[in-house]
Amino acid sequence: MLTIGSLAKKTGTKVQTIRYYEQIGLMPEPGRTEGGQRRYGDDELDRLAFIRHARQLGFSLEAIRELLDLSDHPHRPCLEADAIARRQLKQVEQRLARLEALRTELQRMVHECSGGQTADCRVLEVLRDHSECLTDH
Amino acid sequence: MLTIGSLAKKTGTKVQTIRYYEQIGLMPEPGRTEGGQRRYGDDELDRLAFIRHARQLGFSLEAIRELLDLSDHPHRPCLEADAIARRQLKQVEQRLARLEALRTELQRMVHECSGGQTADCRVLEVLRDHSECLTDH
DNA sequence: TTTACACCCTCAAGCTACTAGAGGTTCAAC
DNA sequence: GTTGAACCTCTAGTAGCTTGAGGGTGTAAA
Repeated sequence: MLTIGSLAKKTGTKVQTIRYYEQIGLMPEPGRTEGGQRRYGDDELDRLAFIRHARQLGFSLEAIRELLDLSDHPHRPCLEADAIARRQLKQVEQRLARLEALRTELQRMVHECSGGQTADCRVLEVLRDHSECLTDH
Repeated sequence: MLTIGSLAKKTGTKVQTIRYYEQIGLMPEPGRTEGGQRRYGDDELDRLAFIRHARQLGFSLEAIRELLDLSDHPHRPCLEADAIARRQLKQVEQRLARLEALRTELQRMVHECSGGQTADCRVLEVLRDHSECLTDH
């Protein structure tokens, strides 16, 4: 049996975050000691690890809720889980494209900085005038 | 003189967002008509364009506040603006690296989906077991 | 057995950067 | 003068937590 603190440590989660997940119904209400402290078993550890991993992969809590629901029904077709992952992949690819454009622009800004006065600063100048940008954003 | 609506249109901002920027002190309090409606001039247009552009490049409102402050003092050395931009570039590069790892993992999950039952679903399996991951995250 | 203290509890508010809605007023054109 | 789009303020909601106040619990050493 794990305290909330050791569950937190094992999964790299903050204690408050676990309580938050319980509050929004993503984690079940665990057993309690006589004094009212939460105690967790292996099922809860697995569930939390799943949630944290999915969060690291950028899934929203809503998507994770769906995925957990699917994983509770092992005989349903897996098309839905696949669709959620594909949606996530698409979003990641879009974010990547945007970030790459930003990187280009920021690199240009930084490389052209003369180190002089702010009046001549390329960083501020580029921000002032969108037309100087080479990429779409 | 621009109404808040036309300022919004010109800068691709929502009306409420402009009022929000005013509320947090990022935009100045503009002049008003007798009836109490906001009216904007070119200075405000430039300032808002600057803000929106910086937001598109991923700068936080706090960073933008600093940048605006610098641009109000054209004779200070521009090292600070440069530092803010470098910080931003670094963050963007970190986010890019993370997202690239996620893309790899998601692609693998999606490609390996057999289309069968959720019990055999690779998507859920990978989420369940971090050790299957090929990348760090 | 007592005491120390790390850990736990609840509840409420705060964070970023907006967005949405209710309920009412103003402006400009016809 | 009337219409109707656009404006006003104020409040609350969004995601995904984090922080803080004010207090209770659990366990190990003295």
